[in-house]
Amino acid sequence: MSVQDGNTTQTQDEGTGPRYARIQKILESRLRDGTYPVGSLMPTEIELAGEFDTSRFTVREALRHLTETGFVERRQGLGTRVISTEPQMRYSQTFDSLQELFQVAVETYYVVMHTEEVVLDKSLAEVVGGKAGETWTRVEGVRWTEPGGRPLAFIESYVPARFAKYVPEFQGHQGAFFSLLESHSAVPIDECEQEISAAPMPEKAQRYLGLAPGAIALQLLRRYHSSEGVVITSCNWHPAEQLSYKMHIKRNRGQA
Amino acid sequence: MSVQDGNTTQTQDEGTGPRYARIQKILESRLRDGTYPVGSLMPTEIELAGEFDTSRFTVREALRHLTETGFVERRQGLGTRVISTEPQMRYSQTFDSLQELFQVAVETYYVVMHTEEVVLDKSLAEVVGGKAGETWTRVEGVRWTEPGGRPLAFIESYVPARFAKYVPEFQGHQGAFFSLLESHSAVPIDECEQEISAAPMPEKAQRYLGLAPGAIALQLLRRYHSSEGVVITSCNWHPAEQLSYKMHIKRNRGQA
DNA sequence: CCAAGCCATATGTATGGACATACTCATCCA
DNA sequence: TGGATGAGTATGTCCATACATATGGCTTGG
Repeated sequence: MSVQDGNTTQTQDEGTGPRYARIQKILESRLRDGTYPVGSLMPTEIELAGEFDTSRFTVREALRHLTETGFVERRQGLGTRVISTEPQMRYSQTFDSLQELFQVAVETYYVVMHTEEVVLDKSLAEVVGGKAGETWTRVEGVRWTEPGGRPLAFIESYVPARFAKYVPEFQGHQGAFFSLLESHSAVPIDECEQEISAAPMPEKAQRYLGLAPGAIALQLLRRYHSSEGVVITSCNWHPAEQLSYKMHIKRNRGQA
Repeated sequence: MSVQDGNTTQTQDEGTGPRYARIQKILESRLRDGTYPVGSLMPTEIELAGEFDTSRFTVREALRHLTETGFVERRQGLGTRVISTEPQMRYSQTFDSLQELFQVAVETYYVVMHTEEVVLDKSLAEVVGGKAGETWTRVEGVRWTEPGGRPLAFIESYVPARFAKYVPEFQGHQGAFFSLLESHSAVPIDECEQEISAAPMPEKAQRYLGLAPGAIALQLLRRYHSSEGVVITSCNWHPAEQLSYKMHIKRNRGQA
């Protein structure tokens, strides 16, 4: 592929496409085969420009692409450090909002059935993302298509003490609670975990949703995090025949 | 924010950070408020360089970021066309492989219990991603932790005719079928749909997995696509108490 | 021995310039 | 009237240069 002549690697007369792309490919091969080991510093921009007999601009273009694909990180004053022998992003699923991600219909209506304070034991702390001994507010209720419409789900929400004062706003709220609480918070929700499982529908939920005994639920447990900790954890119980969770994943371009 | 003086917008003495970032923010505001309507061409690089009294390089850096965030697309000879008033990527979940996405343990063992050809009716065609009247191969079996270990799931796979000849390789296969079929295909799997739901475990599956009557399943229906169409569709029935599906989503940087 | 300051180094930002390539539109010819 | 060609335009590639800023290591002083 590349012709090593002394310390100069020729790229001008080989292959097609822009020169920076050709240099990028050569460097990527070296990263993959361990010539530049993970954790080490690559040759400097100036050194590479000398090796490839090209301008620093061209080398920087090649390195920028390697940075974007996750092979290296670059620090002013330090150099270009290898962080992986493989590109970091292969498949992705992207969303404009968490509402879209969670396939939440925004025009719904929430009825609070019961509110209480709970002291977390070890196992509940693990579920909600708090610490044992902490006091959280537990809110249970039913989300409806609209006032007087059909019940959609039985929901148990767990709210940490710092947001407890906003719980009265849940009643009648249209849309997702996490965005309600986010609007009261100085920092945005920047991370979320969801866990999907199948389970028998709890008896209380069967009664609230008007289901026959033995009903099955698709359970969606979600923890919403900001940099200040968990904002809210909610456990949604959906009747099995009324909800399925759909995902559509694409492979990234540029990894052909 | 910006001071319009004739046709020159000053950025040198305002705010902090690199100049290209400041220009990017100004341009982003204009995109969001419709100054540059979707579908239209923005001012040229040279025009913007004139307006901001800066070099073409600096303008290009600002435009590159706008391109990466999805506001515009740039074509040589044509210009910079507005494609959205909003950034295109807000939340994402990324994976290095589909195996990671689907939380598939690779050291599992598949036993084929039954294979048959089926002619798709309308409703089955919709499920598997084929066309009514087409003949597909249906393979049912059980995936085990290891030979002689525990059963993990009952799996129904539907394979289009062009891959039917590879079905005999399913028996005893460790790992995912889609990667087996991908290795026989000229083009990669580049897209996948998954649908998660809760349902009663089918009777045959209950028997294969040694479950008591009335068992509940988490059902995972997956369609794998390449540019040449569906590669395989598989329907996995997991005992509810043995599997939950976990997701971890982060908000993109740069959209603070 | 530890902390602070200085210096060398490497990437980040930015300018000005030149040429290549892709794209569209207008004009001309069959 | 339709197709082909050429000219004008705008982004893509690449160069040389200069200065700014971040980083780490070494030296000096307390």
